[in-house]
Amino acid sequence: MARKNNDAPNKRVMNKGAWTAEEDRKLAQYIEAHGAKRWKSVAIKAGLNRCGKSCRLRWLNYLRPNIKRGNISNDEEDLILRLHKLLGNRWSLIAGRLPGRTDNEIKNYWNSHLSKKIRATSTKLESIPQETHDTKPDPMDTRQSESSEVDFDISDFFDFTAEGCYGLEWVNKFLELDQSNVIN
DNA sequence: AACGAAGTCAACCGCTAATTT
DNA sequence: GAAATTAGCGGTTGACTTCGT
Repeated sequence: MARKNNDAPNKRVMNKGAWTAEEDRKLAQYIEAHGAKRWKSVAIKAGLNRCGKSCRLRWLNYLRPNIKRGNISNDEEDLILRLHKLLGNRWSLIAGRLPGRTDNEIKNYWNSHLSKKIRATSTKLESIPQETHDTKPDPMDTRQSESSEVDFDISDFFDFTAEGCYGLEWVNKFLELDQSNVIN
């Protein structure tokens, strides 16, 4: 995993690549004591020879409390598919609806698992006569929605700034809408 | 057992938006 | 209001792992 460090020789050389347990510990301890803001100074004050960006990413994707790792459930997968249909590649928004999941994890999961699934499904659909999938679109078929194709402003419809929007209320709202579209 | 191909995922990069000075 | 700094996002890379031959 370690990447080559090819910074200019007279520049301060920052660590790159995989994080060590020691670096993780330093970062976690510092953030616990001082909070997660001003990543550049976090990096310096925590005694990490890393750029702020790298620290932020490590914290958000790995060290943050309540992170769920691996084993994406069927429910979560279904939700990702539906949200992607609605939002397109807006991974952070999708991740925001899946407590404990990170945008990076969802993006990776999409690219390595779901995109293939979808391709397989759409290949299957191509062999089916047109009118069958005109009337009842398969939720897995995102050919028409690689990027979101809804004809309204999503943020007008859903309040993404609201606290506690991890709840299922807005999801249900969307899923109801999705269902009624299928029926019509 | 050895090797190459394909899959996975942590981390980096480049860019834009938001915030601060 | 302008410039500088910081935060956050999505795309991409590349080391490691797994699988097939």
